[in-house]
Amino acid sequence: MDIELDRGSPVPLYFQVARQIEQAIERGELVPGSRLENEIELADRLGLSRPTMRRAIQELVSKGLLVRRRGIGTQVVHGQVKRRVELTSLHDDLTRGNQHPTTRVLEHETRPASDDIAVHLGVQPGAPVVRLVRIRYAQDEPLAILRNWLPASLASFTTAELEERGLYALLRSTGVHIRIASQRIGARTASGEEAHQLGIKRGAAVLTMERTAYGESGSAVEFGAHIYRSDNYSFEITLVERS
Amino acid sequence: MDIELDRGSPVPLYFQVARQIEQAIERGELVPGSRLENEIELADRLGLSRPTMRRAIQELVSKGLLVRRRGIGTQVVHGQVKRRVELTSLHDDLTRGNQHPTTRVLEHETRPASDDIAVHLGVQPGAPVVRLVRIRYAQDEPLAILRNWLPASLASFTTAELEERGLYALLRSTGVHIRIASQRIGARTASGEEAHQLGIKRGAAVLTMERTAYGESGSAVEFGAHIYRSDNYSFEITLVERS
DNA sequence: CAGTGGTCTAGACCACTGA
DNA sequence: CAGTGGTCTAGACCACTGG
Repeated sequence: MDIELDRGSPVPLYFQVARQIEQAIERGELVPGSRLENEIELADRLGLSRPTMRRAIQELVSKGLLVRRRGIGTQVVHGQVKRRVELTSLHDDLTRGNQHPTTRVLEHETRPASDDIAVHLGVQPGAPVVRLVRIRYAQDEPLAILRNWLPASLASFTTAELEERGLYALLRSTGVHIRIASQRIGARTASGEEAHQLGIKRGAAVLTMERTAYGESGSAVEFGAHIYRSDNYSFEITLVERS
Repeated sequence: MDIELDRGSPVPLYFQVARQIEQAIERGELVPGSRLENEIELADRLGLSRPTMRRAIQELVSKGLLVRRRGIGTQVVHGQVKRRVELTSLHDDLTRGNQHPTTRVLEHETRPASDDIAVHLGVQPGAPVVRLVRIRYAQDEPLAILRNWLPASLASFTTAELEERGLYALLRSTGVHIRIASQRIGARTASGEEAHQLGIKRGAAVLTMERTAYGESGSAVEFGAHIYRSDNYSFEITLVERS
């Protein structure tokens, strides 16, 4: 395995190393179960300090690609490399998967926060919030009903923009960056209206997801209560033991 | 905020610090939005090096409790502290929540691996695997149907032990430690038999979860295909932006 | 025993933020 | 500008694993 470093690049060294080891795994150069060189050798060979090399490896351990054991070494995990659910929006995910997402905006209006929404967003009840209801399509098939609430001060976009781009992308372009999200995933049967909007039968099972997203200062940016068709959507998650 | 360190303890210093900051947040001494001292001061005050102090803070950032910004500082995240879904078993979760889990074992037998299961476990088709079917109750209410497959060499427990303890606890006590798990969460409607076993109506929505768990050497330890009642179970997840 | 990763130190320089 | 976190170095000692 050869790794090339660009010390002039703004990309941190540990990240360059992690990325290239990850690619070696993806390309099959590092096969599942095989052992990496020990971190001291690797660090020496690349002209890095040991802490920097450790950090690169740690990146991949916490992604679930590598496993380390004291006294043994570092090994590549068996099993196909599944990508962890990152903190991304549905729109981004679909775009990346060439699913051609489109959006229809059903509601887009400012109203006073109900008690429930105020709690989720950490604002005063009655404070102005923007309520959005959208239907998201993938390859012209309805996939999800998206209901969102945001503090009105953050929702400086037009309905037309919402039809074009994802909510998170719009927030990013106005300087709002989402750092943490806490979600709850459940299931229930679809109501008649929901079934109609999603193009499924009344009583079909749907996935539900409630999410509160927090921005750079740790305050709530968005609360969402979404419904997904269960016949063409599921959530994938990778859990790694916190060492 | 005062933090006490025990340098004689086998518990790492960064962990002692992280735990005590976390407790200060839980107790409300550090309120949401408030800023921590900068890491250099904290390190000096506690007699630690800066990297060690950074690591303690980083623990809490990746748990979603703190947010850091260059040039600004470190702040406590708004919103109630929700515990992240850790890599634990359902049995452990229920025990921790005083839900008094009990288990009924419906099947417990060794058979050759089907092609499908062989792929999930990374073993040869036809290799001996143990198949388990259990119903998990919480406070005497059925909660989930648990179907699991394990390489036969790892399943050295009795049916009676399975009725008493969770699968992960049994594996731990035989020296098998789970490090990584990859799950997929979906929904569908319950079949007649499933509905009967779970005490719900036929056609009710259920949550489905498929999971492959990997052990210390990175090889598959267990594959599970579980069904949860959606009226009393949901999955909670906290996502943190990978910096 | 030799080899591995886990923890910790004491510094250094840089990039970004806000006043 | 001063203050913050982000990255990186060059060591040190320890704990655990296997033969």
